[in-house]
Amino acid sequence: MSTNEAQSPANFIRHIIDNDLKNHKNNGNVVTRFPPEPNGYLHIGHAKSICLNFGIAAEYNGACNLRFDDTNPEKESDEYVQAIMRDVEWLGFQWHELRHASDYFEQLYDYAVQLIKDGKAYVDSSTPEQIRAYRGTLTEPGKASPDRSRSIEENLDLFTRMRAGEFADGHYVLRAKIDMASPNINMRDPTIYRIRRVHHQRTGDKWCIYPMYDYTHCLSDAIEGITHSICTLEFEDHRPLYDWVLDELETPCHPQQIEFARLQLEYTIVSKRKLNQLVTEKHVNGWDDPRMPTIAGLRRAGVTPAAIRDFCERIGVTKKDAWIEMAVLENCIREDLNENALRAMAVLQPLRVVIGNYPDGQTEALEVSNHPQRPELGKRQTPFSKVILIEQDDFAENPPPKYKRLIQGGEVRLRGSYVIRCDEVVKDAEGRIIELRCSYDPDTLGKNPEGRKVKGVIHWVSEAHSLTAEVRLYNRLFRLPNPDNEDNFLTAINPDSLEILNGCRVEASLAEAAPESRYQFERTGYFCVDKDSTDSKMVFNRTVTLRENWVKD
RNA sequence: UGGGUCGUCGCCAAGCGGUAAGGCACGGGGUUUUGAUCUCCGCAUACCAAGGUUCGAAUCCUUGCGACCCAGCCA
Repeated sequence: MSTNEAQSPANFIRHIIDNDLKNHKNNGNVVTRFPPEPNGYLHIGHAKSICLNFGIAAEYNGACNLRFDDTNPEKESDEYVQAIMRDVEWLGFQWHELRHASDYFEQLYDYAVQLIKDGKAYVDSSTPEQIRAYRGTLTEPGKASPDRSRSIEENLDLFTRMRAGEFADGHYVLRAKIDMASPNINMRDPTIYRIRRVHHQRTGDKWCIYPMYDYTHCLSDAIEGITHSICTLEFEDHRPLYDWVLDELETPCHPQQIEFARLQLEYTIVSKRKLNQLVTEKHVNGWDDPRMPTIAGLRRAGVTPAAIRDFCERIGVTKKDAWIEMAVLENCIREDLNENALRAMAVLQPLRVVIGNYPDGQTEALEVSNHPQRPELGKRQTPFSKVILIEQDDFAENPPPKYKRLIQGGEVRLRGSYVIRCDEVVKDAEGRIIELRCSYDPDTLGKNPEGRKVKGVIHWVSEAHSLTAEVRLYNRLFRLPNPDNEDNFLTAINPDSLEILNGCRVEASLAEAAPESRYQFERTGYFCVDKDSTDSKMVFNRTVTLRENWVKD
């Protein structure tokens, strides 16, 4: 990880930990965990949690485990497990230990038996509908299930037989016996085990009963010696249950659950269910589509791990519902890429320029800097010849006010090269501009012309020396800041989220660029070599455009 | 109309009784062979509201108002 990242800013969780340390709580240890369920790919919201948990562990000389919360085999798979590990590592973090909630199934079962023996849990034969009906409502207390008074002996027998597979799926559940009248619905005898004959990606068919999240999570934390169990706000109401389980059982320790507000980023969604829908219904091209807010998508788009970490640091950690503007993320991406991406020239929509007074057949190897602010990054040779290609946008027949690029009869600087003047515009039968006839000033290489100012600088490539490329211009996936506000979030999809440009021409030095290499195409944005790139056709993804501070008309 | 939580600049966010940090965004100046970068300057007499305590309140108290979460055998 980069060493020059500034110390993380203060937040309420650090205050809690500082205070715990001051009071010698947990013997001065700080142990956290990042506990994803392997039912989808990690997204930018997870990145916030990852940076928080791993960041705190690192800062306090503690440890952070990666623990898969794999208690619902119906939705989980090894593909997700692998993807999650890959993404966490790519983000730049190393877990202390790799754990799975399923590692604890046997212990969890024993704890459940203990709860039953203590009269704190019972086997219920109610149907889901009955359980719901008996649960009461937000304003009315619930009622006891007829099975609530079942004897300990019978509960023990039934639970043993649940595990042994004697009953059909859903026939019984194990419930914690807490308080059906609690104002907190989570305390109204929550289900802690259900019967499900589903193959588990790790334990196979060993189990036909699976523990529920609330029961599993706190015990897993305790087993691992977690000191600070950091989760998102929606689990705040579950904390009394978290504490109840640990108070009722003899566990190695009693971790402290701390809740923070999950990330809400404008123009994106971070619901795994909806992300999954985008993939399966093919609104995007897979979990790693560059428009996806997944770690894999951001990576494929060309975003760096450092930019994501920086972003997570800048947005802060609080308990307040906050909406982060996309500009914050984009700023982090640009800041990193501006500093570290090599510069190159690429013409996305080529316009042919013939330089009449340049010698036929001549080629000059012009030396240009790989990074104007960082000479240590070296220089490269860029071939210049009689026929070059410039951006169609960089010539205007009827220029708007303050236009700084090429116009008829006007001059412009070719970046790293000569100043040219446009002498003639060539059009086809339909009146479309197909070529420009220009002349160059041989005395302007590396110096300004005398007696006149050339206001614009444009990029270019030599027609004969450039490579053909496909460039994928990605824009935000949604046209609305909060797609979740819509009845159907799919209606908020931006129809112009991807524009594929073929026939783009990039400078020859890019030929060896490997997938995931990032460049700034000067004056157009940051781009990344896509994994679809081949020797015969390179493919680039636009990560983000350059800022445009000037007022466009 | 039950319970939990939150409310400091357009968006984030420090602040923890001693007189409003910082970032993003925005506006303006300078440098520049990227209209990029860089750089300089500006940007809350004000902290949801109203009372109160205090020499002093964003910070403490009271009462309101507003927002978010919870009734899966999901996590």
